[in-house]
Amino acid sequence: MPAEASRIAGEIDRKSGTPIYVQLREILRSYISASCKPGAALPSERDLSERFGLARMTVRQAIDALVGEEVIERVVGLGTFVRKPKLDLQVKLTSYSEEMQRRGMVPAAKVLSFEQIAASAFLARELQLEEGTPLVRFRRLLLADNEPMSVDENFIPAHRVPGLLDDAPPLRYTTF
Amino acid sequence: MPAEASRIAGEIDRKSGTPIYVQLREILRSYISASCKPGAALPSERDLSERFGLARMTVRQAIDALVGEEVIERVVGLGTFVRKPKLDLQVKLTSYSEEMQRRGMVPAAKVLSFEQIAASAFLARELQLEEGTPLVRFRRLLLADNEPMSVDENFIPAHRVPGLLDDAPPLRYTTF
DNA sequence: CAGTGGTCTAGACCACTTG
DNA sequence: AAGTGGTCTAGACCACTGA
Repeated sequence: MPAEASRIAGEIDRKSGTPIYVQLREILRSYISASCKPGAALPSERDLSERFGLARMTVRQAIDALVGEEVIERVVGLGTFVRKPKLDLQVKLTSYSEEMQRRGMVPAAKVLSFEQIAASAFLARELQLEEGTPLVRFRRLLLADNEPMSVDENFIPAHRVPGLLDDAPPLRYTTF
Repeated sequence: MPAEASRIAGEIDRKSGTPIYVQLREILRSYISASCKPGAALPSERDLSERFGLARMTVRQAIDALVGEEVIERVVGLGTFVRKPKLDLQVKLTSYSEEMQRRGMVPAAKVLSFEQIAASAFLARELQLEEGTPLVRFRRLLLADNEPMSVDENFIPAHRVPGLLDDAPPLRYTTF
């Protein structure tokens, strides 16, 4: 059962200069973090339109933003729901470099190496492959505003990226 | 000077079942990759509305998607412009796992390890640090639809992520 | 000044889900 | 059948940019 729109605190100030959908977005964000658990249903878009006196398209614009942030998700025919926050310390760091790149702060990523290797025992186990299976390894230096940010190493089963290194160089085992 | 909307090939099929904004998005994508250089201006939203016989909000929905993909960008008062593509083969692969995650295809990323180490000579050189500088290293197994996708290893100078591993464990040197 | 993207409205029809 | 999100329309006013 969806939440009652009337239970959401906050009002829209049409003279504030702040776009209405931004105001509503923050009202919803507060409501979610204060009163919602993962899986909880938000009021329907039409209920929110009525509650705040807005066009549904404007409500959708606010919701769009939160969906983009992966705070909530929409399910057709059902409603809009609060997602599980993935705010573990490690996961937070995990997305650090990705965030930087997504925000356009890393126009540069220097490729340090790019080659085909054979899966070590460790990698084979984790990737559920046979030891020695060809992997593509590439290392990158990620830059944020021209400053070295992190070094990134990535192993992908070669069969997932066909046609890329078909001039197969001799396999070497990795130390990892 | 903005491009002439009339020079854009393609038509909207209102019976196809495919959302109009998706059709227009792909028409624009083709036009951009075939006929545009970075910095080139797209026709204005109003011109596109007229050219394809659509409401401006619908045109904006198509453009929104391409802006979200960082293919184009909007500048208030000026227009919409083609961005520099970052589409090198390696970079293309580089963004593979990131793409998967962004598209929501990787709700799971298992953290294999997470620890503090000392920068090896190689890492110190690339990150412009002194050898032995504390780094945070974490390894992740990325899953796409529950299938192992790739193994990712990341090195970040510890000073960039303060307060995370302050109970500093003894430094060990990495093999890499 | 005319043109641009940014925002907003008040409707509409659709496919989809659940009772 | 009733409710949901998904899509679409045809307008509107705003702040901003350039000439």
